[in-house]
Amino acid sequence: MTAEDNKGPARQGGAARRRLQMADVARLAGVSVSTVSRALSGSELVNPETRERIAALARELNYSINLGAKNLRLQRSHIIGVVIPYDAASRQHITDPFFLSMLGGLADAITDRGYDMLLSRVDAENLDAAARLVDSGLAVGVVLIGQWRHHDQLNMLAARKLPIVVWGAQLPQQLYCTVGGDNLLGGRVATAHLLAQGRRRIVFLGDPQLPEVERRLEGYRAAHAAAGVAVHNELLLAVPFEADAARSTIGQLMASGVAFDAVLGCSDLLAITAIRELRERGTEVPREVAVVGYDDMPLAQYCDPPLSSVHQPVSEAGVQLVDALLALLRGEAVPPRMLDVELVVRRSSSA
Amino acid sequence: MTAEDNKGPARQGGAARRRLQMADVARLAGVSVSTVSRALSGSELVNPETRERIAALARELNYSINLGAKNLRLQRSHIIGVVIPYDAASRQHITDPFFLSMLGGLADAITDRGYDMLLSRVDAENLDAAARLVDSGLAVGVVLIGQWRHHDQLNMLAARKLPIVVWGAQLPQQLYCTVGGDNLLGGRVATAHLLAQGRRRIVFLGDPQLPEVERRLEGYRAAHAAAGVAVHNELLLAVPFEADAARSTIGQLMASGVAFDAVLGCSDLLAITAIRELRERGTEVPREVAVVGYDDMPLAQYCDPPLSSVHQPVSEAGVQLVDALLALLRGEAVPPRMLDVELVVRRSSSA
DNA sequence: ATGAAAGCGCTAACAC
DNA sequence: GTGTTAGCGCTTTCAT
Repeated sequence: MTAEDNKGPARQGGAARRRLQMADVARLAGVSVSTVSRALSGSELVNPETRERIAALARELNYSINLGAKNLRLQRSHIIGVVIPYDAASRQHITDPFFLSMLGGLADAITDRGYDMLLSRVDAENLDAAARLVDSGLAVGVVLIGQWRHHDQLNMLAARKLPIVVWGAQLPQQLYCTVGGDNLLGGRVATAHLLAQGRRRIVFLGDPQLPEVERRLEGYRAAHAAAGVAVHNELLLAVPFEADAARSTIGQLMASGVAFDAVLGCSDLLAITAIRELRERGTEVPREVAVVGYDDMPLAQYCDPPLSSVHQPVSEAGVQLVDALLALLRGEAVPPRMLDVELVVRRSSSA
Repeated sequence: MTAEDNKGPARQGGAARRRLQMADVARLAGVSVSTVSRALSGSELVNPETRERIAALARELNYSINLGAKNLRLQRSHIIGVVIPYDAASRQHITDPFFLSMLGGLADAITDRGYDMLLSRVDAENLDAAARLVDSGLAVGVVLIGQWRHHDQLNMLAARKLPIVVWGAQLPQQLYCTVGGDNLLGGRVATAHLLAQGRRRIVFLGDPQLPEVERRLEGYRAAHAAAGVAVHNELLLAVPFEADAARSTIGQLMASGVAFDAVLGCSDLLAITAIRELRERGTEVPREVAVVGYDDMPLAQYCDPPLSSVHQPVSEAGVQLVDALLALLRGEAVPPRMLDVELVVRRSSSA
């Protein structure tokens, strides 16, 4: 091992070894760096034998190409940024299992396509930070999970030509590309199912200020209309995606004496919380109140009673989000995509 | 806007705009690139007025420094790799909520320290891929979640001086740094609690081939010993962290007529699955069988009955893992760290 | 206080 | 088929 010179900026602290570079491999192989470069990228230009010899040497040395240098030269990176906005006030954790699941799906999809995934939490009020990922050349584009109320900000980012795809609902005059579940359908089938069970006073649990929830509420109304059943506004409960809020809201509703015989929660967490609160107050699920959740996380089938829920295709979502982004990067016009959802009926809503 | 030359390699496809660079800012500000560089890094060398003027200009132009170039020059990156090994055979999703939660904690900790987080799924049988992240200069170090049975492989990576920190149990002759919950303690307090409730035949649900589970089992034994209660080997059920496996294993146990009055599951998922299976077969929880889980995920408190569980400090874990890695990078010797766990008693295990 | 120039590790013309 | 060379966009001596 020749460890000749050691000029250049300060090296990384203790645990790090001098990083091998292409020149080292070239020297050891007795060829030039260009040949190594070509060999390692599988170029046809280099003699097959030489290529194999170099590849073997590189492997043996545990050499891997410096991606920073490569990307700088090539003017591109292979990193996709995944951004989950957080509420700066509470600085709270990513807590909803749905987001977390999504992450899993995205990680797989991104890896499969030969990219790496950079996960970034950014202040929801300052989504410009997402643009930084791209402006700095770190990532080629951004997948944003959590449309929330940031439609306008997202539009501004898209206007700046930031390659971005958002998980969420399609909105009028939207400049950015969305991929999302069919919320109208989801809300409708869940509600129709409850109506078909003879339920007539169905609580809707979710904040319709959020575009996705708003669509689900529309589905809820549509199902009522189709069945000729009136919607009761006092059953529309605008709670955020938080267990505590759901709990106290349901509690208040019960205390206030408003009657209801079903609950449609806009997430499994909301639905499960509702079930718990109902039981705590002596109400039987599903006999007295049927409950349907949304997202169909794995836990839905393992809770008690197993929770009926509108299944969102998380893996598929990951794939679609990534593919949409890559298409965007190729300069294609990418229309919003809507993914099929499906009601999975379990015991929480059926006799 | 002068858009002078456009030489150099192919530019990114359609959606991308020509990326602004320091030279542009310099030209617009009427100074040299060195001055811009200095101004943007807050150097004292540059005139405060100039500095502010340049900063304002950069902000206005939405300019951000090209991190690839910067890092290449500086010989370091600000990315921490987070690796979750997957089983190549099943190619399965990250499914356990605990892992996912951990991701949230890590994302926060990494962001707080001014790093970015690169999430990477690698084949569990080929953890060398984790080393690539560092060898390629992409990441400065790796946090690996999922020690599984890969102790030897991890040791090899550490022997290669890869800066790596692993979430898991401390093992003899371990070359790599671990951060983990106090599994011995967790197993002990959970078991002691059940014994204190008068339970005498406690099922242990978890695969002791995994180091963490093995420690928990030791705790289980220790608690028994301390209480002078015999351990029954037929109650030690080596199931992996999968709901289906747990379900069928519990089912078989019940079918086989082996008596038991409590279950200690090594994850909340396992415990919840057990509860469900028990109820399905007409056994009351907690009256006939008390159940305690592990991890204390948010869902534990919202399932029915609320699940007693050994709480793992997920946020704290993220912080400790990252801090350990950074210490490693500074060349410090970092001893394994063990985090306190705490039993949270809920209705699933108390009358 | 500011500028000129070298070079981080790589790829791709362009020579041979 | 292989080597030489010129940058990719930055930071940082070194000069002024």
